Amino acid sequence: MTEPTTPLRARDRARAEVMSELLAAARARLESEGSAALSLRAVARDLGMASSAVYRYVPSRDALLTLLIIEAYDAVGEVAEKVAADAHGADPAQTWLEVARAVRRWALDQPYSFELIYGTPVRGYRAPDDTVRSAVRLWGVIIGLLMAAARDGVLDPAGPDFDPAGRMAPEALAVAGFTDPTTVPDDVARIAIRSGTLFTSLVGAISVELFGHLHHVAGDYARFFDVTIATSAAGVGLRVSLD
Amino acid sequence: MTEPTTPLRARDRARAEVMSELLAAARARLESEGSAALSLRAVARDLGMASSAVYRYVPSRDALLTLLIIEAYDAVGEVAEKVAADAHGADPAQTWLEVARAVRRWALDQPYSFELIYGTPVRGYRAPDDTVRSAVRLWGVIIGLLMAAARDGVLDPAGPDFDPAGRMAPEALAVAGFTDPTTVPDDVARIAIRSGTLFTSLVGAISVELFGHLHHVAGDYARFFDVTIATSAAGVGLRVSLD
DNA sequence: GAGAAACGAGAGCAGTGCTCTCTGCTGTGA
DNA sequence: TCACAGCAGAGAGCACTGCTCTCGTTTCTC
Repeated sequence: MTEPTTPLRARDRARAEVMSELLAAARARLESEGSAALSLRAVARDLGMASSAVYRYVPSRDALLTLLIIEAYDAVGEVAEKVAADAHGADPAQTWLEVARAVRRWALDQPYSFELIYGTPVRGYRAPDDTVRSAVRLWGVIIGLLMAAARDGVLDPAGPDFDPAGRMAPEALAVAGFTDPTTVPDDVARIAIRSGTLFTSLVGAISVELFGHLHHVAGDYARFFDVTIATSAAGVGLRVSLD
Repeated sequence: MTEPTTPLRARDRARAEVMSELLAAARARLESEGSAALSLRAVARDLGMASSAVYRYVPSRDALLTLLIIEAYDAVGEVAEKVAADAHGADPAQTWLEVARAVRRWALDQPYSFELIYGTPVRGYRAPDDTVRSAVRLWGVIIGLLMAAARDGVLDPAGPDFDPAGRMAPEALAVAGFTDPTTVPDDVARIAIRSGTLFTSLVGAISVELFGHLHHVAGDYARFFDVTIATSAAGVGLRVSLD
């Protein structure tokens, strides 16, 4: 009803609507068949339009995939953030286990979305800045938990660290709230390093399970996952107890 | 010169030769452009033959990829086995670091081969038994190192383990030399579990780096890798010292 | 040497990403 | 109010893909 300088005219509304239908159809095809089989023409057919018309909305197939990538990053980020937020005040170590479990559950529920972001990168895809902002949300949760653990005195200060501040990218420190690398206290920088290890073990554990590398090795995947998470957590000084 | 019951006639020799040229061409295209861009027709062109003729040697594109997958598994396995063998008697923990570094180097040198085996699985690919035998070689090295560590008394027996024997797949135990699951001593089964964590952290650390997830986070990738490996090793009771 | 088996080439089918052109429709400024 | 610019969509077409089928030719086997 309000009329701003750039109002939403009928055409713009129609365009936005088609765009969201397009994304929904693409998402559906992604979830059911995987990114490799996601064809722009098939999505166009689902929408009942000519394939050439899709190019009015999306410059290329890779661009469409990029949109789905951002969606996926936001989805995992949201899952992790929600679990962390719901655990108000609980032991950060146990919260980390819950976060990790939730991310694993998300990945098992939509394996193709997980693959899209943490599997083999899409050919010709170069992360645009929009992606980075969404991609980094999971990191943010991990860093937050480690900082809480340090604050609570639950984080074992010893561990295989190394001169950290100088080797962390400014973006990573910015996630933790430090815009000027030189002002970062040593313990915070150490936390950033440890967050990398936790992130790696999380992504690694899910990848290895999802991509079939445990097929002839582990029996109980969920338990194996828990043990892996607990082990890497112990490595960075977080004591996670299982059952 | 010897003439077995099934001698290598001229045709068979030609066939074997074409087959190896085919594989070589496919490998070259894989290394330069990645598996997604590997086209059977392009390989056929490289060999100067009609695309349809390639189907006399390989039933499908996926089958060709499967052959490359086996090659890649054997390549990493060989790298790991060589490093482990060359470290005769050295501290198993340090040897593990060397093995991990060598695998990382291999992955950075031929990223597309690494992707092929540890990235998103090829669509429509279901691991045939030939693959399993090659895929499990890296696991074998890890288990060997852990057993050596246990023998030398270097392996911290404590750690986040769980009732192991019942939950390990028979194939995994077979790698460690135990064909009958019921005869597996508890400590060996524990080792198998820990090998999973080491394997996961190795694959995870390389994936995360290779697939660009450290791009805005870590500065010194090699150092980050070492720290991750050392951390997860510490988690399973192996003390790795860096420099 | 005759018949069978294997080999290679070519045409062809269905599918893909993407471009170009043409036709309507919509929103805008005179 | 009306002509004009810009946009959405459709269709044809190009170059590419995996894969199949057919048709000669070569090679091995009996």
